[in-house]
Amino acid sequence: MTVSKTPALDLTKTVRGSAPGDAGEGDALKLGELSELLGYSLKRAQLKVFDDFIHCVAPLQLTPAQFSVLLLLERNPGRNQTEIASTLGILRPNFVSMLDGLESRELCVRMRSTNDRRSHVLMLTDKGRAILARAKKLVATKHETRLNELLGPEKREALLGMLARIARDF
Amino acid sequence: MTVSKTPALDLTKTVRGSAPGDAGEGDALKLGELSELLGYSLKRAQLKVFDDFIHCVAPLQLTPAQFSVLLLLERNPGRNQTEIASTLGILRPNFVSMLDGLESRELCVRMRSTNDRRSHVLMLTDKGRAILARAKKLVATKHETRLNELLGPEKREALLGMLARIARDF
DNA sequence: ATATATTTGATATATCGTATAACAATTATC
DNA sequence: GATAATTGTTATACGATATATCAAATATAT
Repeated sequence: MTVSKTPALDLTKTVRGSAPGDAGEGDALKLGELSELLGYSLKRAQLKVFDDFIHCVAPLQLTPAQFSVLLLLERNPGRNQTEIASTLGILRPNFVSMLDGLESRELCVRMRSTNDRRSHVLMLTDKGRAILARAKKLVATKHETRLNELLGPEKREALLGMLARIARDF
Repeated sequence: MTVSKTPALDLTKTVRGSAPGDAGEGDALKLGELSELLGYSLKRAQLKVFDDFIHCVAPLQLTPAQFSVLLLLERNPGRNQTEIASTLGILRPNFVSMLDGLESRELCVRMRSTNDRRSHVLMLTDKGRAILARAKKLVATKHETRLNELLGPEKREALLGMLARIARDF
């Protein structure tokens, strides 16, 4: 209803392949104001970066989320599931199956806390530490290196700062 | 297995609340190298930005994805579903239900093309144009304004450029 | 000390975004 | 004119995300 702008007229090939002086209506679509939408570029960039991350760390079969868990466990040993999950923005129910996966691969362990027997103390295993070390190398040499080649170290750092700023204060 | 690092010892409260000279093991977890991971900050920032977008444009009930479709339809009238979807990185099967939603709200219409009777020519309705105009205003005055307050116009533009660069060339 | 409330990990479940395969109708190619 | 390719669609599956609920354990209040 009320389509306006040349109502009952098919514009497909008629208008598109027509007047060449009409501001170049080539074949590629115009993003227009979409290019100025931060959220749009943000998401597309995030997908690309995650994609590259997964590709770089593929030999270790670690997703970005799993990698972040291992990193956090290494830096904060002895914390419980609630603490780790909430720090990463993961809901506790969803963190259970995630831990199941990591623990079944013997990358980390849950140990009932003696202080509070409700909670599970989380620790990396030696195997987990080893895999994490290898993952860090892959990320550093393959993943982050590519970023530096694209942006340069200073711009890369500036980008990181702004993103952290948004994630924190927005 | 092989947990190492103080094997059979519960570190929960024992170690945590202990030595105050031990480099401040407060209560907050340390992100550590996570702060240097671009993908991590990228995703958290993206979630925040999307969240704010949804909040700002809530009176119009438009998701970021729907907004991007309307924007693209406005700038590129008369295109078919495959073209619009692929430009936005949406798979054609998933775009069907998305269009169903927009069309049922009479924000756009599908018209069988007379040139190629397989394809649907997509057009914004007047109602769709009106909603889009209001959405743009909300995004500009509420959403993007907040970004400018947080980063400043020049840094905001620099950020946008780097993200677009990553989305394109990475 | 006992009753009540809170916390923790877990299960079940629902929703959404995303991915692939397959189909009928139509068009393009050989 | 036979075969291949494209378009929109359906069905379906998987993962990420969200809420409600539960038993066990702990904390709090009376």
